[in-house]
Amino acid sequence: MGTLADHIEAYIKKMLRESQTNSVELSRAQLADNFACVPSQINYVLATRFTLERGYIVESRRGGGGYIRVGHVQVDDSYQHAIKLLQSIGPELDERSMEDILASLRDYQVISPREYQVIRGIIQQEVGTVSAGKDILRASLLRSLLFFMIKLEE
Amino acid sequence: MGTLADHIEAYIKKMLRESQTNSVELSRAQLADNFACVPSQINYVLATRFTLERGYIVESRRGGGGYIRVGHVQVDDSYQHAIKLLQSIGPELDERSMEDILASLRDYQVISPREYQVIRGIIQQEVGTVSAGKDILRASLLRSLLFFMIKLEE
DNA sequence: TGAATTAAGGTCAGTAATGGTCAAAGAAAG
DNA sequence: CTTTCTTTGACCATTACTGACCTTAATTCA
Repeated sequence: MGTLADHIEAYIKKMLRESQTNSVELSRAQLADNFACVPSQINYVLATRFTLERGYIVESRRGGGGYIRVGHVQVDDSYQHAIKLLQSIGPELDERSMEDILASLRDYQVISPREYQVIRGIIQQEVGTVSAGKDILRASLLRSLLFFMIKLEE
Repeated sequence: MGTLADHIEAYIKKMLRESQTNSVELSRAQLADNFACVPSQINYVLATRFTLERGYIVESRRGGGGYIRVGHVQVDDSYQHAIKLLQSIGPELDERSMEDILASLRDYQVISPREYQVIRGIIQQEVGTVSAGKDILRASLLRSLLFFMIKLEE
C-alpha cells in the first residue's frame, strides 16, 4: 500500500497544496527524521517525482541555514500539449526529435514563430560548441527553455 | 527564515538603496552589536556577499575613527550590463561564478527575485542529472536562459 | 615628542550545521 | 529469473559562525 517514497511524495504535495504560494521550504534532515529514513531518501523522492517535466522546480542550498525549496507550476490547459512533449524528452535528444517537438509546438501555436526561431538558434549554437554529449545537452536545453518559457508566461 | 548573515546582508542592502550616493559607511563593532554577533561575522558577510564580482566595493580603515564603507558600483545601462555578463561566460562555468552572475543581475534588477530562483533551480536540477561536464552544461544553460530572456524582451 | 593607551578593524583556523553523491543491497514487479 | 524501483550508509561539499590573536590609527600624557 504505497512505498515510503510514495508517502514522502504525498506529504510534500499536500504541503504544496496548502501553501498559498505553491512552494514550500523543507529541511532535508528533519523530513528524513519525520519519516524515520536516511536523508538521501529525500533526494531520491525529489529526483524521481519532482522533476521539471512534471512541473516542479527544486532548489537547494547546503551549509548552515541550508534548505530545499520545492515549487510547483499549475499548468494551464493551453500548455498541456507542451507539457506532454516536455515529458517525452528523455535524458538524450537527437536533432530530429528536437525538430519534431519544436515544429509541433509551433504548429499548435504554443510558441510563436519567433520563439521557435530563437529556441532553435540557441540550441544549434550551444550544441555546436561541444564535441561530446550533444544529445544530452540538447535534451537539457530544450527542457529548460520550454519550461522557462511556460513559467514566465504563467 | 534566513541566517544571521542573510539578515545582515539585507540590512546593508537596504541602507544602500536608501542612500542617495550608492554607498554607506558602517561601524563594524556597532553593527555586530546590533545583530548580537561577533565582529568577524560582519567580515564574513562582506566577503561572501559584497564582492567585486557582484558589483560591490568595500573599503575600510582601522584604528580610531575607523570605518567600513560599502559602495554599489553604478551601472550605466542594466541591459548592457547583462550583455557583458553573458559575454563573460566561457565554455565552462563553475557554481560560484554562476551565483555571482545571477546575484549581480538580481541586484541590478535585470531579473526579478523570482526569475533568479527559477533559473537557479532549473540549472541546479539539470546539472544534477549529469555525471560529467557539469561546468560545460552550466555555462550553456545560463547563457541560453539569459539570452532567451533578453531576446524575448527586446 | 614619543611611549603608552585606546579605539577601531582584519585574519584565520576550528566547529557546527546543512545538503549531495554514489554504489550496493534489498524489495517488488514482470 | 531478470529487471526496475526503493532504501540505506559511508563519504563528500558547502555555508555559517565564533574566538583568539594580530594590525593600524588616533589620542593621551609624562
